[in-house]
Amino acid sequence: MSEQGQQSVSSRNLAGCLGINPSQIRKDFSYFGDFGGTPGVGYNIQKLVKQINKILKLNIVRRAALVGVGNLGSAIMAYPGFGIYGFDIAAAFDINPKKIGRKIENVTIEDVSNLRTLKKRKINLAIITVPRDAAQQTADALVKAGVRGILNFSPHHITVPKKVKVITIDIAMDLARLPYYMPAD
Amino acid sequence: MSEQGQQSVSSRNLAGCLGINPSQIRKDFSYFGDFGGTPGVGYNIQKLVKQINKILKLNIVRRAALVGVGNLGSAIMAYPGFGIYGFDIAAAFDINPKKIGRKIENVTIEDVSNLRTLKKRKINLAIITVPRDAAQQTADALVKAGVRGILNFSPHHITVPKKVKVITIDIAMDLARLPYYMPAD
DNA sequence: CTATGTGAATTTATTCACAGCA
DNA sequence: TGCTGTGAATAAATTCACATAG
Repeated sequence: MSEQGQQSVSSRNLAGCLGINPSQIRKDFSYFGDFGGTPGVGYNIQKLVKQINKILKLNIVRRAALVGVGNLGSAIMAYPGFGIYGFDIAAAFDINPKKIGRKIENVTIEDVSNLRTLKKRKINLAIITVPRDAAQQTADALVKAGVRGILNFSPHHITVPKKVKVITIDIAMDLARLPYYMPAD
Repeated sequence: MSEQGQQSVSSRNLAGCLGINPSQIRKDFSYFGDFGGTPGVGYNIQKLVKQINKILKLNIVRRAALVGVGNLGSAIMAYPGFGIYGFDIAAAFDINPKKIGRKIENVTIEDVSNLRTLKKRKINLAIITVPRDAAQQTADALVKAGVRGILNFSPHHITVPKKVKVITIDIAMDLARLPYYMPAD
């Protein structure tokens, strides 16, 4: 909406986009403080975007590392969607000697042994796209390197200290949720 | 656990894996009927897997189509994780004439105009990995072709008739959830 | 009029607590 | 003893309803 130059939006409007109740929107906003909505009009979109970015701490550029430059990893490196949230995939790592030194999306692939340099480089976010069996040890190395947030794409539960936040995306499991809503055939 | 030949598992055990309360497990199971747990022992893992697959309707092979054979699409085609839930990515479509006819993971890439053949081919699941701007029209074509479930990877809200179930995965937005849990630096 | 912001009411989810079974 | 299965109790999320503001 912001990109389309829209000025304001009501809770009913937003709720419609999400398929939820308008008071849910207003209540959620109220938990975080004053969103400065105008009765009879709605919320100023510019202000809304700023406020939400601030709440989610997306108002600074974050440098992220990606580990595992396979098919999925390459796809993510090339994904254009990260920019709008202020992410910059600034480093890539792999264990395969053939890949090391090659460039992908202007980032040179490094050996995983270099992971420990992340702290110095002020990179504290990571994306794991390694095979299932390597997931936990990759996470361990990342935590040791000072990483505080991990987006995990391997279909494996990862154990980390509780100061570190992990979000796991299991693509196959997401697909597996669909049949439940579908008739048998 | 099943693959590791484990015989049984308790609700406490399962809850530990998920970081939730054991009674949550038991309560959830009870909503779906008798899971035949043995007091003092736990649940038989074989039985559990079967029961859950049945509830989620994962007990038959499902044929899925993928639309948009770019970086992400190719990665998903090559992803080994779908098999265990009984998915078979049986068709791939793209709009780029250069890609059409080429093979990827033993599947020949077809022109998107062929989407309407899906019904005949008994494919009623689809994965959308097209650019943002093409997402809605792709969804429309899929619905017209009889698809009943869509896994949408484009960062765009998709509108479909309510008989069709859509699950959207916005990778950038998932990553965007991490900073909230992290100190500013 | 239209839409916000929020207490109160309602609904839903989670946890407790314990009888009963292997 | 150790765990299931489930009503009862509690906690959390959602929705209602309305006073109030542009």
